[in-house]
Amino acid sequence: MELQLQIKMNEKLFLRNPELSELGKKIILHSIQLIYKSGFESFTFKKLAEYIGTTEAGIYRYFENKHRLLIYIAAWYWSWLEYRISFHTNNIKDPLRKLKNIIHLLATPVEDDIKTGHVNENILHEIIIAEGSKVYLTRHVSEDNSDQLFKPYKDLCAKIGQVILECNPKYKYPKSLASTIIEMAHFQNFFMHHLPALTDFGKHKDEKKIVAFLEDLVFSSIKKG
Amino acid sequence: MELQLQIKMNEKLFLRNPELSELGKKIILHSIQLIYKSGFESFTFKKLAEYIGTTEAGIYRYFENKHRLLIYIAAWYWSWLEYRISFHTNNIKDPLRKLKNIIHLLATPVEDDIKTGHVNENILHEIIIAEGSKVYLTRHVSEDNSDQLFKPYKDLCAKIGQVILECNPKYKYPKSLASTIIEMAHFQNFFMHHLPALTDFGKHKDEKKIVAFLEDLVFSSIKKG
DNA sequence: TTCTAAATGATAGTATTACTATCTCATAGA
DNA sequence: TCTATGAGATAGTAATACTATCATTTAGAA
Repeated sequence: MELQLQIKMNEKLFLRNPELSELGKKIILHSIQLIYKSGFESFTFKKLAEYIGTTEAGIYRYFENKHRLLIYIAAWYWSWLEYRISFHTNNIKDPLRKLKNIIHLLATPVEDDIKTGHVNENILHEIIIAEGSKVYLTRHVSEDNSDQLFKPYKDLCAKIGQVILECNPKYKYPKSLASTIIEMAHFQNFFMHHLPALTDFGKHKDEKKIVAFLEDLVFSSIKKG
Repeated sequence: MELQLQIKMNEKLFLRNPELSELGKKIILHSIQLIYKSGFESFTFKKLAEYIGTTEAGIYRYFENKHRLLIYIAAWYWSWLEYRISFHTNNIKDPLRKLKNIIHLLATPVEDDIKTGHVNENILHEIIIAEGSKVYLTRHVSEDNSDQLFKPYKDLCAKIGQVILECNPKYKYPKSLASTIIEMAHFQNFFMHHLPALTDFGKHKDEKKIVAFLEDLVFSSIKKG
């Protein structure tokens, strides 16, 4: 049995759907690689075009600009994460167990469990850690939000918030706690690797410590009393 | 009695010290205003030069590039925050009380208490909320870190971590919790205003709710037991 | 088989950005 | 009066972020 996960993306994310053509799939695959290698700031459509052997104009047929492409990549990541969470918490009764699994999925490197073809999920995870917040920290957040570009993030947050409420229906900040877990899973990872003084994980570079920190944070917060 | 706070900045942050000349002070004051108005992405030295009636080359005498200027601004903000925290927690014995004050200082708009001359602290706070993480989310974090450009942030984090340890000497993640408070004070504010679905603060736009959330988060985490 | 539309390639051009270089001028202090 | 410093003026360059146009391939419909 060979299964492939296909994620349906919001039409406003692109000018032409990159999933439906060869060049489109190349753009996604290789933009992720290039951003991973040199960072989003130094990433240009010209470099990408040279990298995959096409022209700048060719890329512009798919994406308005590089920021839209980043939003696309992030939206894909969030959708994929939500799917993985559904998959890995399915049939689990205990909401605390569910939440543990979620924290684990957010904070540890991807064990490439669910195949998605033209995307390297491990590299993608690294990109989102380093570039993820740039997706919405812009002057046009609100327009982008109206265009539903962040829906996958909001859905993910809502889903985690739901599980938090299952753990403790009286907890007052399920969504804020959910967004805190998501952001901190990424930020503490970034800090651990690049600004270790901002963490207690030292030079160990061990993601399990981040999981332990987040579990402590979350479970003491939602504990009843 | 007229007092003015002067913050000593790391020499590597600039090419020429902007505090020591008229143009320099104008650059700081007006760059903050311009970034506030249109965001860091659309901010250029050319626009800044026109805005303050000088030339592009003039600005480049003070700062290597606009990112260095942003780091300068952020470093100033972090130093200033640490000073305010010292000021407002001074002579308080109860560490829990101290921590409450710190959360309040981080998460609510500035009551312009300590004058600093050529900087508008309220606008500065807004900028850091929206642009703060761009300061270190780059490919050159590590070099910048070696140049001690983030020392004010690390000092701030260490100071808050200290207070956390005073509250509970056995708490295992004082620095990670400190960086979490700092980042979330900013992010939850940004989310509240621009992506409210990621928070539980709805359309109220009331910073006190962020304070309540952070207090709940922090105090349940460091509670002994 | 022919026709057509969609995808891609090839080339060119523009405005803006991100700088660097150089020369002049004012002025404050020694 | 000399001189260093700050700052204005001007010029120029490489890269970035696009837009426009035209030609070619190819797969499916008529």
